[in-house]
This record gives sequence, structure tokens and C-alpha cells, in this order.
Amino acid sequence: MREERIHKYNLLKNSFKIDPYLLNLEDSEAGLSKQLWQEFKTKRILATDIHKNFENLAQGDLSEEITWVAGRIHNNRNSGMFLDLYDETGKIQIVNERTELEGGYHNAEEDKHLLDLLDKGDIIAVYGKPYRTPRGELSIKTIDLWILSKAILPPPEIIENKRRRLGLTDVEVRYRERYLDLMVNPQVKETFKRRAEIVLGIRQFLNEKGFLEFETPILQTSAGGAAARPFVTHHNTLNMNLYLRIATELHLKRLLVGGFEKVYEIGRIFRNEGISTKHNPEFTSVELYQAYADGQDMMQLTEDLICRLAQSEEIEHLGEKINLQKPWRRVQMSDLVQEVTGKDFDIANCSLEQAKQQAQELKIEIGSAQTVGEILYKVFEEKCEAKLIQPTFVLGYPWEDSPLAFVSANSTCSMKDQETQNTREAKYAERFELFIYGRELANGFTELNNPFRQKEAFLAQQKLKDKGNEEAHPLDEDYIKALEFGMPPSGGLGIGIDRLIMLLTNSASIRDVILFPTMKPLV
RNA sequence: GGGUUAUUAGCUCAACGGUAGAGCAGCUGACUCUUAAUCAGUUGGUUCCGAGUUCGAAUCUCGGAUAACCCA
Repeated sequence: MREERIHKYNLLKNSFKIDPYLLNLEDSEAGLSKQLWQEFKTKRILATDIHKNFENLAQGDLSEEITWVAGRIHNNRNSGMFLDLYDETGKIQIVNERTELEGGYHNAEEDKHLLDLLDKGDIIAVYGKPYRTPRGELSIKTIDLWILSKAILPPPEIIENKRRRLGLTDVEVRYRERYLDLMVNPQVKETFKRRAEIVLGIRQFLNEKGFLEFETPILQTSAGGAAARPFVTHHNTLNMNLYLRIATELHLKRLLVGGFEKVYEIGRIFRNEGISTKHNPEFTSVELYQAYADGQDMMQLTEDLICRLAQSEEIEHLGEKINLQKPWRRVQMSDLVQEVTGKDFDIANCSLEQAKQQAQELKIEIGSAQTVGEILYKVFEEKCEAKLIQPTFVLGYPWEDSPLAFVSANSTCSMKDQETQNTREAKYAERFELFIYGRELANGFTELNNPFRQKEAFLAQQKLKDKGNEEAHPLDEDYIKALEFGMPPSGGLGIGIDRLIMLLTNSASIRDVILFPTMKPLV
């Protein structure tokens, strides 16, 4: 098939003197080319607009309004008489009356042959008049047409009609050759359009609230701000290893030290971890930090943001109705665990022995967990996470896993609880995570701005690292130095944008919302 | 990391130990007719790769690749 197309390409070039990759309007013998090209660029109409503008054109009627359209041919009936032309907005039918085709820069005789050389997949420009066929299909009746790009490979069949199982369904091809997926699966195009709108919506929301967007380093000498294994790369002239960032947190908080009070960054994050329907090695997050605020403010902001992006108080996600009506549930992790398992793992009431015993009763492998808090977290992950279908803020994270958050007795994520941090042994981090449909969507806390506490927390992480925990947070002396200059008390929030888009576009896999997901090469 | 499943023509799939097939696409022709156009004819294969069992393998066995899903 490819050979056939190449043959046609050569025919066009040699017999017609047309290079089907150039704007052949330029080569017109009629001398009108430049003028026509200008006209084309300024007057081209999108398919949806034609349908809108000529809605009332009666059957069989021909409008006198000269119209330009362009797009890809996806279907061809009656030997080129009817073409289905698709642009970004949809389909418009082209009607070619061979006997009526006038010459533009090629004469009518040649047009006949030109029609025969058109293939599915070719991108063409059409100059003609709106026309509703006797059968009622709004079309463009061609006066002249030009090949703008010859397709050597045919496009997969476009799916508009489910009556037969065709089109491109192989997920592997859809991910590897996403352009084909976009070309023929309208709902895929719709998802990514929505993605662009959501990201724009986040920017608009934050900008309205006075946040400033910044760009912080992706290449870092120390990959901090989260618990994850980083990718390592090498800088040749500095002759040193660098890490790809696993979070934007520590640099954004340096901006708070510098005096900005509301900052955010939307950007790519890299984590050297497994791939699943919820994980891609590179993904997009938005992190924001607000001075003179706390975790409470961050929860409210999260609600406001997501509700605005959803544009509806109830959405349907993979068969579940998700009620987004504010305020969303806020619950302590230990209360939630008790609710689900009937066992009390609250650090205040539960000894390490009891916690281990209870975990065993629940048949939960505690693995490396050494404290009540860590066991609580394991039980939560095992027993509760998947059940959090409706939006839920989970509070009261064990401090061991939250080295960048304030620690308090009550973990209400409110600033006034900080004063109780002296008796750290019985404490939770002032941290929350948002779950919807069992998926972690956001993570926020009242930021730790005490450099001494921060250093202690880093040193505790260092010990874990020494024990072989590759996800433990590295000691970042430079960040501690920044805190020593003083960071205002602040709230911080991170949202996984891909997962948020999954939720809002009703997508089951993160790969359905990432245009080019990470794949192993075929050879 | 473990398990399950899949990989056959450009696309969607069949053939389940006995000559590798269909629909669509492509090509040739008919038809100013259509919208899944139709009609007639027709081309097209390293059955993901490699080894084994067998008279005979797309099919059974083993190994590998890639992917999807589930579990950790």
C-alpha cells in the first residue's frame, strides 16, 4: 500500500509538476497564487463553523459565499465525488463535480486525474461554495482543490459509528503512535483538549488569587521534597551527578524566604518508580505555597479549585457518582482506621506492642514499620485508601513520613497547634491528603519553618537512608540555611494534575491523560 | 517483583495439531449515484522472536520481547 502511495507521489511530482508537500498555491501558473494563499489563510473556515453558519441552507441549495476549508481526507465515496474532510473541529463533506471543476493553476482535464490521485489521509485545501446535497448533508462544493500533504501511510479508520468494530483500539499502538489515536478517536482528542483547559483553569484560579508562577530547577544536586527514588543524570563539564527533581517543594519554599508570599509551579516531576494505571515515571504536579496560612487554608483552596475545575457539584467517574459539594469530609487517619477495622491505632492510646498485635490480627504485613504511626499508616493504606470514593481529606499523618510538615498533638492542620510540638513522641504531622475514588489526589500541610526541627527531621531521615531506605529524604543543608534566615509560617499544597485530569475526564488509566506515556522501545 | 491474558494482512478479528481466512482498507473496472456508498474482479502474511516435541505447529512445550489487567 505504501508503494502505491509513493507511486502516486511520484506521479504528482513528475506528471503534474506538483510537489504535494509544498503550498502549491505559490506555483500557480495563473498568477493568482499569492493572492489565493493570503485568502486561504485569512478566510479558512472550521468545520463546526460551516455547520453553524449554514445551518439553514435548504436541501439542494448552493450558497454563493466563497469558502475555504482544509483538513485530512478520511473517507472517499464515488471515486472522489464525496470526500469526508476532517479538521480539528470535525467533519465537513466535500462534493466534487468532475464536470464542473474549474482550473486554478491546473486545468479541468488534469483535475479529473488529480481527483484520482487523492487518498485517505491526504491533507487538502478546498475552495468552493457551501452546498446542501439533495440527501441533506451540508457540504462544500469544490471550485478548486490543492494537495497540501500527501499521506504515504493510510490513517486507521475513523470511528464515528459503532455499528462495526473498526478503528484503532490496540492500546499499545494508541500510546506509541498517539497521533493516530488523536486522528481517529474523537473522545481522545476531547480528553486532551480538556486537559489543556484544566491546566489553564488552574493557572487562572491561582493567578486570580494573587499567586505567581515560577520555574525552579529540574536538575538538582539533592532531590528532596518527597519520598521517592530519583533519576540520576550526569553533567559533563561539571563532572558531577545531578538528580531530576521529585518535587518542586524546597525551591518554592526558598521563594517564601525570599519574600514572595504566594507562589506556585506547574511542572514535570520525575520519580524512578514502577509504572501502573496511577503512576507514570514523569508526571505533572502543581505545588503552591502561601505565607501566613496553614493546612486548613490549603484544604479549602483544594476544594475551591477542584470544584471550579469540575464545573459541577456531582461528577460520574468510572461508574461511581462523586459528590463534590463542599465542604468535603475531614477525618483523622486513626479515626478512619478505627471506623473501618474497629481497632484503635491512635498514637495516644496505643502502644507499639498493641499496634503490632492488631496489625497481625488484621493480617497486615508491617514490614519495616517500627512505630505506631508507621503501622497506622500501613493499616490505613491497606484497609482504607481504596474505600475513599467520595472526596475525603485524611489528616493526622505519622510524623515519621512527613519530614517537611509541622508536628502537633491534634493534627487539625491549624497553625495554633504548633505550640504542642515539644512532646514530639505523641504527635502527628499537620498534614492532609485528599482522596477521591480511592486515589491520592493532593497532599498538603502546614509547612515546617523551624530550622532546628527541620534539621532533626532530616537527620532522622538520614538514619532511615543509612538503613537502606532509598526513599528517605536527603539532608539538604542549603535548605536549612534558607530556613535559618526565616520563612514565614505557611501552608503548602501539591496536586497530581494527571490524576486530577483522570477524575475530571472519567479516565481509568494515567496513560489515557498523558499524551506520550513512558513505554519500553520495541527493539 | 509475582500472576493472568494478549500479540495472525494496513485496521478489526477468525482459524485451537492437518493447504492461514473474513470484513474493511488497497489495487483494477462500473456508477455524478454518497455518507459503513454500492456492484464485479483482485493484490496482500517472517502467524511477535528463538528453540523444542511431532510425519505435520499460528495452535502443544520451553525461553525471550512488548503490552494490558490484577496483586505486592
